[in-house]
Amino acid sequence: MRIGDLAKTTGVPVATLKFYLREGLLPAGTPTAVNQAEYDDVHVRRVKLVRALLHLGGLSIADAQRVLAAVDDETMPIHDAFGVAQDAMVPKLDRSGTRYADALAEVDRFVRRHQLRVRPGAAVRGMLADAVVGLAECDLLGEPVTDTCELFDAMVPAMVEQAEREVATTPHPALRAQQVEHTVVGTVVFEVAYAALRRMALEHASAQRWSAP
Amino acid sequence: MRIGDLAKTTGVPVATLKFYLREGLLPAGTPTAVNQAEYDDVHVRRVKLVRALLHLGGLSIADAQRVLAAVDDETMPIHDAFGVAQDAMVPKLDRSGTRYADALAEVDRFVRRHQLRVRPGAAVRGMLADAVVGLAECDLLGEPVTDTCELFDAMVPAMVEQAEREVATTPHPALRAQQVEHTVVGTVVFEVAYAALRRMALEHASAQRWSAP
DNA sequence: AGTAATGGATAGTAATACTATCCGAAATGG
DNA sequence: CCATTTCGGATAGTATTACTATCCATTACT
Repeated sequence: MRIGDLAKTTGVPVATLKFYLREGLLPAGTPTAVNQAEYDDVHVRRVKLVRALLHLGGLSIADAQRVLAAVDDETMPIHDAFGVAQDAMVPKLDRSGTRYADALAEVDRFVRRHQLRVRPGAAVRGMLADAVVGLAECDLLGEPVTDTCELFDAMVPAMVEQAEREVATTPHPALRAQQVEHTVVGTVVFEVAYAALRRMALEHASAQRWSAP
Repeated sequence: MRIGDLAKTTGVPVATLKFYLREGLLPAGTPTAVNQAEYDDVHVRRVKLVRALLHLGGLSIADAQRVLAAVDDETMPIHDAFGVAQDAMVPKLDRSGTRYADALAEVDRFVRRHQLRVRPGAAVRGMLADAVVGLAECDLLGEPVTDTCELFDAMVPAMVEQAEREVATTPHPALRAQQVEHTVVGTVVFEVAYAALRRMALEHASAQRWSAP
Protein backbone atom coordinates (compact mmCIF):
# COMPACT_ATOMS: atom_id res chain seq x y z
CA MET A 1 0.00 0.00 0.00
CA ARG A 2 1.51 3.29 -1.11
CA ILE A 3 0.53 6.76 -0.06
CA GLY A 4 -2.01 7.14 -2.83
CA ASP A 5 -3.83 4.01 -1.67
CA LEU A 6 -3.71 5.21 1.91
CA ALA A 7 -5.29 8.45 0.71
CA LYS A 8 -7.95 6.54 -1.17
CA THR A 9 -8.93 4.22 1.67
CA THR A 10 -9.01 6.94 4.31
CA GLY A 11 -10.44 9.72 2.17
CA VAL A 12 -7.67 12.07 3.23
CA PRO A 13 -5.74 13.93 0.46
CA VAL A 14 -2.14 12.90 -0.17
CA ALA A 15 -0.92 16.42 0.61
CA THR A 16 -2.57 16.22 4.02
CA LEU A 17 -1.09 12.79 4.74
CA LYS A 18 2.36 14.19 3.88
CA PHE A 19 1.64 17.03 6.29
CA TYR A 20 0.71 14.56 9.03
CA LEU A 21 3.92 12.63 8.33
CA ARG A 22 5.96 15.82 8.65
CA GLU A 23 4.22 16.70 11.89
CA GLY A 24 4.81 13.24 13.31
CA LEU A 25 1.10 12.45 13.63
CA LEU A 26 1.56 9.55 11.23
CA PRO A 27 4.58 7.22 11.45
CA ALA A 28 6.68 6.84 8.29
CA GLY A 29 5.99 3.85 6.11
CA THR A 30 8.63 1.16 5.64
CA PRO A 31 10.86 2.38 2.81
CA THR A 32 11.23 0.14 -0.24
CA ALA A 33 13.32 2.52 -2.32
CA VAL A 34 14.76 6.03 -2.15
CA ASN A 35 11.40 7.53 -2.95
CA GLN A 36 8.95 4.78 -2.11
CA ALA A 37 7.43 3.52 1.11
CA GLU A 38 4.91 0.92 2.11
CA TYR A 39 1.94 1.64 4.37
CA ASP A 40 -0.37 -0.87 6.01
CA ASP A 41 -3.52 -1.00 8.11
CA VAL A 42 -1.61 0.33 11.12
CA HIS A 43 -1.37 3.55 9.16
CA VAL A 44 -5.02 3.39 8.16
CA ARG A 45 -6.01 3.05 11.81
CA ARG A 46 -3.71 5.88 12.77
CA VAL A 47 -5.14 8.22 10.16
CA LYS A 48 -8.62 7.54 11.46
CA LEU A 49 -7.45 8.15 15.01
CA VAL A 50 -5.80 11.42 13.99
CA ARG A 51 -8.96 12.59 12.21
CA ALA A 52 -11.10 11.67 15.20
CA LEU A 53 -8.85 13.64 17.53
CA LEU A 54 -8.58 16.66 15.22
CA HIS A 55 -12.09 16.98 13.86
CA LEU A 56 -14.41 15.12 16.21
CA GLY A 57 -12.44 16.01 19.33
CA GLY A 58 -11.46 19.45 18.08
CA LEU A 59 -7.85 19.08 19.19
CA SER A 60 -5.10 21.17 17.69
CA ILE A 61 -2.21 19.54 15.83
CA ALA A 62 0.07 20.29 18.78
CA ASP A 63 -2.28 18.63 21.28
CA ALA A 64 -2.79 15.64 19.02
CA GLN A 65 1.00 15.29 18.87
CA ARG A 66 1.16 15.12 22.64
CA VAL A 67 -1.65 12.57 22.81
CA LEU A 68 -0.06 10.35 20.17
CA ALA A 69 3.37 10.65 21.73
CA ALA A 70 1.90 9.22 24.93
CA VAL A 71 0.14 6.47 22.97
CA ASP A 72 3.34 5.53 21.17
CA ASP A 73 5.76 5.68 24.09
CA GLU A 74 6.07 1.99 24.90
CA THR A 75 8.04 2.67 28.07
CA MET A 76 5.10 4.51 29.60
CA PRO A 77 2.59 2.44 31.60
CA ILE A 78 -0.98 2.47 30.35
CA HIS A 79 -2.44 4.62 33.09
CA ASP A 80 0.38 7.18 32.91
CA ALA A 81 -0.03 7.47 29.15
CA PHE A 82 -3.75 8.00 29.57
CA GLY A 83 -3.01 10.77 32.06
CA VAL A 84 -0.68 12.55 29.64
CA ALA A 85 -3.23 12.18 26.86
CA GLN A 86 -6.02 13.45 29.07
CA ASP A 87 -4.04 16.53 30.00
CA ALA A 88 -3.36 17.25 26.34
CA MET A 89 -7.05 16.99 25.53
CA VAL A 90 -8.18 19.70 27.94
CA PRO A 91 -8.88 23.00 26.14
CA LYS A 92 -6.42 25.72 27.12
CA LEU A 93 -8.19 28.75 28.57
CA ASP A 94 -7.00 31.77 30.43
CA ARG A 95 -6.79 30.57 34.02
CA SER A 96 -5.80 33.58 36.06
CA GLY A 97 -7.79 35.51 38.63
CA THR A 98 -9.20 34.66 42.03
CA ARG A 99 -12.48 33.44 40.58
CA TYR A 100 -10.67 30.61 38.91
CA ALA A 101 -8.51 29.86 41.96
CA ASP A 102 -11.60 29.58 44.17
CA ALA A 103 -13.30 27.31 41.66
CA LEU A 104 -10.23 25.10 41.53
CA ALA A 105 -10.22 24.78 45.30
CA GLU A 106 -13.86 23.76 45.12
CA VAL A 107 -13.05 21.15 42.52
CA ASP A 108 -10.26 19.81 44.70
CA ARG A 109 -12.69 19.41 47.57
CA PHE A 110 -15.11 17.68 45.23
CA VAL A 111 -12.44 15.21 44.14
CA ARG A 112 -11.46 14.49 47.73
CA ARG A 113 -15.09 14.16 48.84
CA HIS A 114 -15.69 11.40 46.33
CA GLN A 115 -12.24 9.89 46.73
CA LEU A 116 -11.71 10.05 43.00
CA ARG A 117 -8.31 8.89 41.85
CA VAL A 118 -7.58 11.98 39.79
CA ARG A 119 -3.98 13.23 39.78
CA PRO A 120 -3.44 16.38 41.87
CA GLY A 121 -2.14 18.24 38.82
CA ALA A 122 -4.60 16.80 36.32
CA ALA A 123 -5.66 19.37 33.73
CA VAL A 124 -9.23 18.10 33.87
CA ARG A 125 -9.59 19.78 37.26
CA GLY A 126 -9.03 23.07 35.47
CA MET A 127 -11.66 22.11 32.93
CA LEU A 128 -14.27 21.58 35.63
CA ALA A 129 -13.17 24.80 37.31
CA ASP A 130 -13.72 26.63 34.01
CA ALA A 131 -17.28 25.37 33.96
CA VAL A 132 -17.81 26.35 37.59
CA VAL A 133 -16.60 29.87 36.85
CA GLY A 134 -18.86 29.99 33.80
CA LEU A 135 -21.86 28.89 35.86
CA ALA A 136 -21.28 31.71 38.32
CA GLU A 137 -20.39 34.37 35.73
CA CYS A 138 -23.42 33.70 33.62
CA ASP A 139 -25.73 33.53 36.60
CA LEU A 140 -26.89 30.00 35.94
CA LEU A 141 -27.52 29.17 39.57
CA GLY A 142 -30.65 30.65 41.07
CA GLU A 143 -29.61 31.59 44.56
CA PRO A 144 -25.95 32.05 45.49
CA VAL A 145 -24.51 28.61 46.23
CA THR A 146 -21.80 27.86 48.76
CA ASP A 147 -20.33 25.03 46.74
CA THR A 148 -21.26 24.71 43.08
CA CYS A 149 -19.81 21.22 42.79
CA GLU A 150 -22.44 19.88 45.17
CA LEU A 151 -24.72 20.05 42.14
CA PHE A 152 -22.77 17.14 40.74
CA ASP A 153 -22.55 14.98 43.84
CA ALA A 154 -25.62 12.95 42.99
CA MET A 155 -24.39 11.85 39.58
CA VAL A 156 -20.89 10.75 40.53
CA PRO A 157 -21.71 7.08 41.28
CA ALA A 158 -23.48 6.59 37.96
CA MET A 159 -20.65 8.30 36.10
CA VAL A 160 -17.98 6.19 37.75
CA GLU A 161 -19.95 3.05 37.01
CA GLN A 162 -20.34 4.05 33.37
CA ALA A 163 -16.63 4.89 33.14
CA GLU A 164 -15.67 1.52 34.62
CA ARG A 165 -17.81 -0.22 32.05
CA GLU A 166 -16.20 1.82 29.31
CA VAL A 167 -12.64 1.22 30.46
CA ALA A 168 -13.36 -2.50 30.65
CA THR A 169 -14.46 -2.72 26.99
CA THR A 170 -10.97 -2.88 25.57
CA PRO A 171 -10.87 -5.90 23.28
CA HIS A 172 -8.75 -8.81 24.52
CA PRO A 173 -6.05 -9.69 23.84
CA ALA A 174 -4.70 -6.20 23.24
CA LEU A 175 -1.27 -4.63 23.27
CA ARG A 176 -0.45 -1.67 25.46
CA ALA A 177 -0.65 0.80 22.55
CA GLN A 178 -4.08 -0.52 21.57
CA GLN A 179 -5.33 -0.20 25.13
CA VAL A 180 -4.21 3.42 25.37
CA GLU A 181 -5.48 4.21 21.89
CA HIS A 182 -8.84 2.66 22.71
CA THR A 183 -9.20 4.61 25.94
CA VAL A 184 -8.09 7.88 24.37
CA VAL A 185 -10.35 7.73 21.36
CA GLY A 186 -13.17 6.53 23.57
CA THR A 187 -12.78 9.64 25.66
CA VAL A 188 -13.33 12.01 22.76
CA VAL A 189 -15.85 10.08 20.67
CA PHE A 190 -18.20 9.13 23.51
CA GLU A 191 -17.91 12.67 24.81
CA VAL A 192 -19.36 13.94 21.55
CA ALA A 193 -22.03 11.25 21.63
CA TYR A 194 -23.12 12.07 25.18
CA ALA A 195 -23.11 15.78 24.44
CA ALA A 196 -25.33 15.20 21.43
CA LEU A 197 -27.68 13.01 23.47
CA ARG A 198 -27.92 15.67 26.15
CA ARG A 199 -28.65 18.35 23.57
CA MET A 200 -31.41 16.19 22.12
CA ALA A 201 -32.86 15.73 25.58
CA LEU A 202 -32.67 19.49 26.10
CA GLU A 203 -34.49 20.17 22.86
CA HIS A 204 -37.12 17.62 23.86
CA ALA A 205 -37.52 19.22 27.28
CA SER A 206 -37.67 22.67 25.71
CA ALA A 207 -40.42 21.50 23.39
CA GLN A 208 -42.41 20.04 26.29
CA ARG A 209 -42.00 23.24 28.28
CA TRP A 210 -42.49 25.96 25.70
CA SER A 211 -44.00 24.56 22.58
CA ALA A 212 -47.47 23.23 21.79
CA PRO A 213 -47.76 19.43 21.73
CA MET B 1 -20.35 53.30 32.45
CA ARG B 2 -18.10 53.95 29.45
CA ILE B 3 -16.23 51.41 27.39
CA GLY B 4 -13.18 51.60 29.61
CA ASP B 5 -15.23 50.68 32.67
CA LEU B 6 -16.88 47.85 30.77
CA ALA B 7 -13.41 46.61 29.92
CA LYS B 8 -12.34 46.86 33.54
CA THR B 9 -15.33 45.05 35.02
CA THR B 10 -15.32 42.25 32.44
CA GLY B 11 -11.56 41.90 32.07
CA VAL B 12 -11.84 42.12 28.29
CA PRO B 13 -9.57 44.65 26.49
CA VAL B 14 -11.19 47.73 24.97
CA ALA B 15 -9.93 46.79 21.51
CA THR B 16 -11.67 43.43 21.80
CA LEU B 17 -14.93 45.03 22.98
CA LYS B 18 -14.79 47.33 19.97
CA PHE B 19 -14.29 44.28 17.81
CA TYR B 20 -17.35 42.61 19.38
CA LEU B 21 -19.35 45.79 18.77
CA ARG B 22 -18.33 45.82 15.12
CA GLU B 23 -19.25 42.15 14.76
CA GLY B 24 -22.63 42.69 16.37
CA LEU B 25 -21.92 40.38 19.30
CA LEU B 26 -22.34 43.31 21.66
CA PRO B 27 -25.14 45.88 21.21
CA ALA B 28 -24.10 49.53 20.96
CA GLY B 29 -24.30 51.62 24.11
CA THR B 30 -26.73 54.53 24.34
CA PRO B 31 -24.91 57.52 22.80
CA THR B 32 -24.45 60.60 25.00
CA ALA B 33 -22.37 62.62 22.55
CA VAL B 34 -20.86 62.29 19.08
CA ASN B 35 -18.08 60.16 20.45
CA GLN B 36 -19.41 58.93 23.78
CA ALA B 37 -21.73 56.12 24.75
CA GLU B 38 -23.09 54.68 27.97
CA TYR B 39 -22.99 50.97 28.81
CA ASP B 40 -24.79 49.17 31.63
CA ASP B 41 -25.05 45.74 33.21
CA VAL B 42 -26.94 44.43 30.19
CA HIS B 43 -23.66 44.88 28.35
CA VAL B 44 -21.70 43.29 31.17
CA ARG B 45 -23.95 40.23 31.03
CA ARG B 46 -23.66 40.09 27.28
CA VAL B 47 -19.88 40.22 27.35
CA LYS B 48 -19.83 37.30 29.77
CA LEU B 49 -22.26 35.39 27.57
CA VAL B 50 -20.12 36.05 24.50
CA ARG B 51 -16.98 34.90 26.28
CA ALA B 52 -18.71 31.75 27.51
CA LEU B 53 -19.86 30.92 23.99
CA LEU B 54 -16.52 31.68 22.37
CA HIS B 55 -14.04 30.28 24.85
CA LEU B 56 -15.89 27.79 27.03
CA GLY B 57 -18.15 26.59 24.24
CA GLY B 58 -15.50 26.94 21.56
CA LEU B 59 -17.88 28.60 19.10
CA SER B 60 -16.61 30.70 16.23
CA ILE B 61 -17.55 34.37 15.97
CA ALA B 62 -19.90 33.54 13.12
CA ASP B 63 -21.71 30.86 15.12
CA ALA B 64 -21.94 33.09 18.17
CA GLN B 65 -23.52 35.74 15.94
CA ARG B 66 -26.21 33.27 14.89
CA VAL B 67 -26.85 32.21 18.48
CA LEU B 68 -27.13 35.79 19.69
CA ALA B 69 -29.30 36.81 16.77
CA ALA B 70 -31.77 34.12 17.86
CA VAL B 71 -31.54 35.27 21.48
CA ASP B 72 -32.21 38.87 20.49
CA ASP B 73 -34.99 38.34 17.96
CA GLU B 74 -38.00 39.22 20.08
CA THR B 75 -40.42 38.03 17.41
CA MET B 76 -39.13 34.47 17.68
CA PRO B 77 -40.82 32.18 20.21
CA ILE B 78 -38.56 30.75 22.92
CA HIS B 79 -38.44 27.22 21.63
CA ASP B 80 -37.78 28.29 18.03
CA ALA B 81 -34.95 30.53 19.16
CA PHE B 82 -33.45 27.70 21.15
CA GLY B 83 -33.60 25.52 18.06
CA VAL B 84 -31.77 28.08 15.94
CA ALA B 85 -29.18 28.52 18.67
CA GLN B 86 -28.73 24.78 19.03
CA ASP B 87 -28.16 24.38 15.31
CA ALA B 88 -25.53 27.11 15.39
CA MET B 89 -23.72 25.40 18.26
CA VAL B 90 -23.16 22.10 16.46
CA PRO B 91 -19.59 21.82 15.11
CA LYS B 92 -19.47 21.80 11.33
CA LEU B 93 -17.82 18.68 10.01
CA ASP B 94 -17.60 17.14 6.58
CA ARG B 95 -20.83 15.17 6.28
CA SER B 96 -20.65 13.39 2.96
CA GLY B 97 -20.36 9.72 2.23
CA THR B 98 -22.60 6.73 2.79
CA ARG B 99 -21.10 6.03 6.23
CA TYR B 100 -22.52 9.27 7.46
CA ALA B 101 -25.86 8.81 5.71
CA ASP B 102 -26.30 5.39 7.32
CA ALA B 103 -25.42 6.79 10.74
CA LEU B 104 -27.93 9.57 10.28
CA ALA B 105 -30.64 7.07 9.43
CA GLU B 106 -29.75 5.20 12.61
CA VAL B 107 -30.02 8.41 14.61
CA ASP B 108 -33.41 9.13 13.08
CA ARG B 109 -34.62 5.71 14.18
CA PHE B 110 -33.24 6.36 17.65
CA VAL B 111 -35.13 9.64 17.88
CA ARG B 112 -38.35 8.02 16.73
CA ARG B 113 -37.88 5.03 19.05
CA HIS B 114 -37.74 7.30 22.06
CA GLN B 115 -40.33 9.73 20.73
CA LEU B 116 -37.97 12.62 21.28
CA ARG B 117 -39.25 15.97 20.15
CA VAL B 118 -36.20 16.84 18.09
CA ARG B 119 -36.78 18.72 14.84
CA PRO B 120 -36.37 16.57 11.71
CA GLY B 121 -33.67 18.91 10.40
CA ALA B 122 -31.97 19.55 13.74
CA ALA B 123 -28.20 19.80 13.38
CA VAL B 124 -27.72 17.85 16.61
CA ARG B 125 -28.75 14.71 14.72
CA GLY B 126 -25.68 15.21 12.57
CA MET B 127 -23.59 15.62 15.70
CA LEU B 128 -24.70 12.25 17.05
CA ALA B 129 -24.19 10.72 13.62
CA ASP B 130 -20.62 12.05 13.63
CA ALA B 131 -20.00 10.23 16.89
CA VAL B 132 -21.59 7.05 15.55
CA VAL B 133 -19.32 7.16 12.50
CA GLY B 134 -16.33 7.78 14.78
CA LEU B 135 -17.24 4.82 16.95
CA ALA B 136 -17.30 2.55 13.92
CA GLU B 137 -14.23 4.02 12.21
CA CYS B 138 -12.09 3.77 15.30
CA ASP B 139 -13.28 0.29 16.10
CA LEU B 140 -14.64 1.17 19.50
CA LEU B 141 -17.34 -1.47 19.49
CA GLY B 142 -16.15 -5.00 20.12
CA GLU B 143 -18.29 -7.08 17.80
CA PRO B 144 -20.01 -5.54 14.78
CA VAL B 145 -23.26 -3.99 15.98
CA THR B 146 -26.47 -3.77 13.99
CA ASP B 147 -27.51 -0.48 15.57
CA THR B 148 -24.93 1.56 17.43
CA CYS B 149 -27.52 3.85 18.97
CA GLU B 150 -28.94 0.96 20.99
CA LEU B 151 -25.95 1.56 23.24
CA PHE B 152 -27.63 4.75 24.34
CA ASP B 153 -31.15 3.45 24.83
CA ALA B 154 -30.71 2.76 28.52
CA MET B 155 -29.62 6.26 29.43
CA VAL B 156 -32.31 8.22 27.59
CA PRO B 157 -34.85 8.41 30.45
CA ALA B 158 -32.25 9.73 32.91
CA MET B 159 -31.02 12.26 30.36
CA VAL B 160 -34.50 13.53 29.58
CA GLU B 161 -35.26 13.83 33.29
CA GLN B 162 -32.06 15.77 33.87
CA ALA B 163 -32.80 18.02 30.87
CA GLU B 164 -36.31 18.71 32.16
CA ARG B 165 -34.91 19.72 35.51
CA GLU B 166 -32.40 21.99 33.78
CA VAL B 167 -34.93 23.65 31.52
CA ALA B 168 -37.15 24.28 34.52
CA THR B 169 -34.44 26.18 36.42
CA THR B 170 -34.96 29.45 34.59
CA PRO B 171 -35.40 32.13 37.24
CA HIS B 172 -38.91 33.56 37.48
CA PRO B 173 -40.08 36.05 36.50
CA ALA B 174 -37.96 36.19 33.38
CA LEU B 175 -38.30 37.85 30.00
CA ARG B 176 -38.16 35.88 26.79
CA ALA B 177 -34.57 36.94 26.04
CA GLN B 178 -33.45 35.88 29.50
CA GLN B 179 -35.11 32.50 29.12
CA VAL B 180 -33.39 31.85 25.80
CA GLU B 181 -30.09 33.18 27.07
CA HIS B 182 -30.32 30.99 30.14
CA THR B 183 -31.08 27.88 28.14
CA VAL B 184 -28.38 28.57 25.57
CA VAL B 185 -25.59 29.27 28.02
CA GLY B 186 -26.74 26.34 30.13
CA THR B 187 -26.30 24.10 27.11
CA VAL B 188 -22.64 24.97 26.64
CA VAL B 189 -21.51 25.44 30.24
CA PHE B 190 -23.08 22.30 31.67
CA GLU B 191 -21.79 20.40 28.66
CA VAL B 192 -18.25 21.32 29.65
CA ALA B 193 -18.99 20.45 33.26
CA TYR B 194 -20.40 17.02 32.43
CA ALA B 195 -17.54 16.31 30.05
CA ALA B 196 -15.04 17.17 32.78
CA LEU B 197 -16.89 14.97 35.28
CA ARG B 198 -16.87 12.08 32.86
CA ARG B 199 -13.17 12.51 32.21
CA MET B 200 -12.52 12.47 35.93
CA ALA B 201 -14.56 9.30 36.25
CA LEU B 202 -12.56 7.80 33.37
CA GLU B 203 -9.27 8.66 35.00
CA HIS B 204 -10.55 7.14 38.24
CA ALA B 205 -11.64 3.98 36.45
CA SER B 206 -8.34 3.82 34.59
CA ALA B 207 -6.48 4.05 37.88
CA GLN B 208 -8.57 1.25 39.39
CA ARG B 209 -8.02 -0.93 36.35
CA TRP B 210 -4.38 -0.36 35.51
CA SER B 211 -2.61 1.31 38.37
CA ALA B 212 -1.59 0.09 41.81
CA PRO B 213 -3.86 1.21 44.68
C1' DA C 1 8.87 4.19 -23.71
C1' DG C 2 6.04 7.26 -21.85
C1' DT C 3 2.92 8.67 -18.44
C1' DA C 4 1.79 8.85 -13.73
C1' DA C 5 2.88 8.52 -8.91
C1' DT C 6 6.36 8.85 -5.16
C1' DG C 7 9.16 10.94 -1.18
C1' DG C 8 11.09 15.06 0.35
C1' DA C 9 11.48 19.92 0.60
C1' DT C 10 9.81 24.52 0.40
C1' DA C 11 6.55 27.94 -0.23
C1' DG C 12 1.98 29.68 -0.31
C1' DT C 13 -2.89 30.29 1.39
C1' DA C 14 -7.52 31.00 3.50
C1' DA C 15 -9.67 31.68 7.69
C1' DT C 16 -9.88 33.21 12.39
C1' DA C 17 -9.69 36.17 16.32
C1' DC C 18 -8.08 39.53 17.65
C1' DT C 19 -4.69 43.97 18.14
C1' DA C 20 -2.82 48.44 16.88
C1' DT C 21 -3.01 52.88 15.09
C1' DC C 22 -5.02 57.05 13.71
C1' DC C 23 -8.42 60.74 13.98
C1' DG C 24 -10.86 64.65 15.87
C1' DA C 25 -13.96 65.23 19.86
C1' DA C 26 -15.14 64.97 24.63
C1' DA C 27 -14.07 64.12 29.48
C1' DT C 28 -11.13 64.63 33.51
C1' DG C 29 -7.90 66.50 37.07
C1' DG C 30 -5.27 70.01 39.10
C1' DC D 1 -8.50 76.43 31.60
C1' DC D 2 -5.48 73.60 29.89
C1' DA D 3 -2.88 69.40 29.66
C1' DT D 4 -3.70 64.68 29.58
C1' DT D 5 -6.47 60.91 29.03
C1' DT D 6 -10.17 58.55 27.01
C1' DC D 7 -13.76 58.25 23.66
C1' DG D 8 -16.16 56.19 19.34
C1' DG D 9 -15.35 55.01 14.68
C1' DA D 10 -12.60 53.45 10.95
C1' DT D 11 -8.86 51.06 8.85
C1' DA D 12 -5.00 48.31 8.75
C1' DG D 13 -2.01 44.90 10.59
C1' DT D 14 -0.77 40.42 12.95
C1' DA D 15 -0.09 35.76 14.92
C1' DT D 16 -1.69 31.28 14.50
C1' DT D 17 -3.58 27.31 12.48
C1' DA D 18 -4.32 23.65 9.29
C1' DC D 19 -3.68 22.66 5.49
C1' DT D 20 -2.51 23.00 0.02
C1' DA D 21 0.44 23.57 -3.97
C1' DT D 22 4.58 23.24 -6.45
C1' DC D 23 8.91 21.54 -7.52
C1' DC D 24 12.34 17.90 -8.16
C1' DA D 25 14.59 13.66 -9.22
C1' DT D 26 13.29 8.95 -8.91
C1' DT D 27 10.48 4.96 -9.36
C1' DA D 28 6.31 2.36 -10.86
C1' DC D 29 2.95 0.93 -14.05
C1' DT D 30 1.36 -0.35 -19.05
